[in-house]
Amino acid sequence: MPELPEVEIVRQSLNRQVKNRKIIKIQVNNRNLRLKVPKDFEQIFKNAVIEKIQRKSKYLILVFNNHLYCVIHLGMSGTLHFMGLKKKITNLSFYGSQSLPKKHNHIIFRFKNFKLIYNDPRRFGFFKILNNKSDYLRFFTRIGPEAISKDFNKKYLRKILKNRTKNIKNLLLDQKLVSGLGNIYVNEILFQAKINPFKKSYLINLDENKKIVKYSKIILNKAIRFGGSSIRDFKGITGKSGNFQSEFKVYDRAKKKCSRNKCSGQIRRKIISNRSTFICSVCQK
DNA sequence: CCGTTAACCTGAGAGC
DNA sequence: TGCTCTCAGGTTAACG
Repeated sequence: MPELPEVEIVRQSLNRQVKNRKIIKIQVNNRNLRLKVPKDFEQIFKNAVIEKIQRKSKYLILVFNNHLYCVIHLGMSGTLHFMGLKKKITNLSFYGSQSLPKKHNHIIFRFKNFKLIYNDPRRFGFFKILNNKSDYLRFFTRIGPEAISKDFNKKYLRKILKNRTKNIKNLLLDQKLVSGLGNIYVNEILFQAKINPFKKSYLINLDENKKIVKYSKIILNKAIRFGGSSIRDFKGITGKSGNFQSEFKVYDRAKKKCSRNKCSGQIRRKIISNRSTFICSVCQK
């Protein structure tokens, strides 16, 4: 489901709801997520207090008072839901006044006055425990600089594009090189930068290089301001939908007219590495 | 080292 | 109503 902006919206919601709260009990209904939920997961976090909630690219990190970290990745379909213990607090739930999904509620965190529930139909998400700061740092060495950070700049991008033969779209999706981008936002960034997603990385010129950096930041930050993108059923943890989907210029716009002023092109859907790729062949060269 | 592909899963929606 | 097919905000092991 989520790319950097959606994960950031979830982080903000968690920060409002569970910061400085104690987990009273954990119930694991299904350990078979992308990584197996450890047998002692329930015991380790019982009575632990969540000191803060961080985000790094698409990962959420719960920082606990017992110096442990819990890294959460939502995969494609992972969602977190609030649920009051009594029905009168159901307005805190993910679906507003409605009830939780019936299936795939894999992990339930019980707090004093509410529950936090992890739902994930496809089970591509995971929960990973990191025991100390050094494990934490080691875990994130696999992740490149965040696309919205200062470390992702012209000079850095130039360096990673040079001598690489793979296409620019796959390169930007490679989390080891630059992190936080996913299929939607890469499509949007390359459209704004007027670059064909099939273009070989080493052929990206200096002007295009600059535009990729510029639009990465503009688009991600705007998406955060809009509350993320709500395609299908993504909502923030308190039930509000994001609105950035109405700002899409190419993603999911196959056969529609190019949204760029004065461009007569039509958006086409093509496949790159098994993923939908949307291109205006007139303005993306 | 690099780049590509298949695989991991379930559910929604389209077409017949 | 139901079958079959395609597709989905991600990642990574395995292969050449």
